[in-house]
Amino acid sequence: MTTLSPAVEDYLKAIYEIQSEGDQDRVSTSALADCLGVARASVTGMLKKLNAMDPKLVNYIRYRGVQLTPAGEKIALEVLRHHRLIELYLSEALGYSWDEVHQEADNLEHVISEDLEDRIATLLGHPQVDPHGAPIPDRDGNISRREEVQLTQLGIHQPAHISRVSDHDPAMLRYLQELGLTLNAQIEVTEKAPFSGPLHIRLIGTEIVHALGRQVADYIFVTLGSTGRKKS
Amino acid sequence: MTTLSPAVEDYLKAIYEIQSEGDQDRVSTSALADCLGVARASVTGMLKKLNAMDPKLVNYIRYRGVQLTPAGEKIALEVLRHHRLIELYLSEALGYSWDEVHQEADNLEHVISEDLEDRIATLLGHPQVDPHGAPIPDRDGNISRREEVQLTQLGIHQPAHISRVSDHDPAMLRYLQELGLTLNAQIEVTEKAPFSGPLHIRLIGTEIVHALGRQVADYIFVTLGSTGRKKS
DNA sequence: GGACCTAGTTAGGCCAAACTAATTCAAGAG
DNA sequence: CTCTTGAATTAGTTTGGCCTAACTAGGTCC
Ligand SMILES: [Mn+2]
Ligand SMILES: [Mn+2]
Ligand SMILES: [Mn+2]
Ligand SMILES: [Mn+2]
Repeated sequence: MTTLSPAVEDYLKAIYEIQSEGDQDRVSTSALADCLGVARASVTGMLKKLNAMDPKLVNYIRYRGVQLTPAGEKIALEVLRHHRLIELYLSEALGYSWDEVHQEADNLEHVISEDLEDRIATLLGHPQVDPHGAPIPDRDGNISRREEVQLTQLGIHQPAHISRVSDHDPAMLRYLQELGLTLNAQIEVTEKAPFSGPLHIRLIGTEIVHALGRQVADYIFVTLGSTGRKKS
Repeated sequence: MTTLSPAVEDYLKAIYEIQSEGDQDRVSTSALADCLGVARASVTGMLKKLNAMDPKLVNYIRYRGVQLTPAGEKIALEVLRHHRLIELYLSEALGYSWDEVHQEADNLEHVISEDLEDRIATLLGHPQVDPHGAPIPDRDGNISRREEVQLTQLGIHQPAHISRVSDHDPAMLRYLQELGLTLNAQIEVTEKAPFSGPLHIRLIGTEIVHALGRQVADYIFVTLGSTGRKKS
């Protein structure tokens, strides 16, 4: 088990992420290239290598995209655990805001030891979710799946709360923060403009309504009903 | 200022360290090779590159060893600041012991942002020394020089305190810990066996005396007199 | 002064991970 | 069933960082 390079870890993580938020189970070369910011040809090269490794980390078929093998998925989850624990740690212990944590975690995730991982997890009380609401895999690679829907799928006047937001665009996170659309915010959709127009979102218990563009709304996931915690 | 690779940072750091604890100001190829754990030929290759960079990071003359240029020294100090702040942070905030911090810091030092560096420094109250007593350079690369001597140079019955210990050998650090020879311990040398024999070290205020081999003693630096703080 | 040793350098290669440019494939439109 | 086109792959380079093996500069010793 020669230690894997950051590049390999990032590929596996990216495959996992695309796989788990898209519908089809095979991930395309271009989707990966876009996500990682490298040329398609580079992706093809790396996929061949991952496919040829022992143990095989990926199931790759020319022109057909890739899938993670169980071994590959295990590593992806390990990296994801690092990433999300670090994000949470930075925000809890060092006062980072939710738009700042991602970049820093992306570098640190490849470099912390299992020991440091454990200490952080313990110090945080073995948390379940990161600052963007994404579930944190446990040490054995189990990850809790919740029933969430995209905000764009939510029916009119269906009360729900924000349970997860994409962590990739800091500017968008700052924007949502300003609007009060943070994790666990209770909301309902009051109106959906046609032709992919904006969604009108009301913060439950207030008269505040925001009109959100579809691109932004696509990055927000909600769970039906309230958060379980009584409101303060 | 294209971001420097971890390898380059480690070379510069190593040159700085060897330079500042040895007597001669030029660092030899083999000293670097030993310190970094790479082949001599690899060092020659890297030194040529550092010498050819713009800005020039190193002053390298064939067969004559290297020196850091001001630009190179600035980077070395920056990396050293990262390393030492991280070591201290790990021990203060995450309960690491002084023999565990070095390895972890060696990886993290290349990867933290200036922002994280600042937050850690602030959280620790802009500390002056790391867990091994090494001075932490400030943000501008100023480093405080103290008058320390090697324990082996200390005169008989000269009261002194331990002000610094090499961080490179965890086993040795654990050993010293067990003996109570930790940072700021008040000590005196009661006896020096001839022919590079052991030193007898007494913990001041007690009857405890330890016999230390010369190799161990070489890694310990002391400052004359007491630590300035009254004993508790 | 010549032989010898060691530290240091050169030469030549390897591997990982990226790139560009040229080519090939797959799948839908007609 | 063929054509077209965008996605994907191949081919060929580059760069960085390391390696081994072979050679050389310079100091030591007789
Ligand atoms: Mn990453
Ligand atoms: Mn881990
Ligand atoms: Mn390092
Ligand atoms: Mn810095």
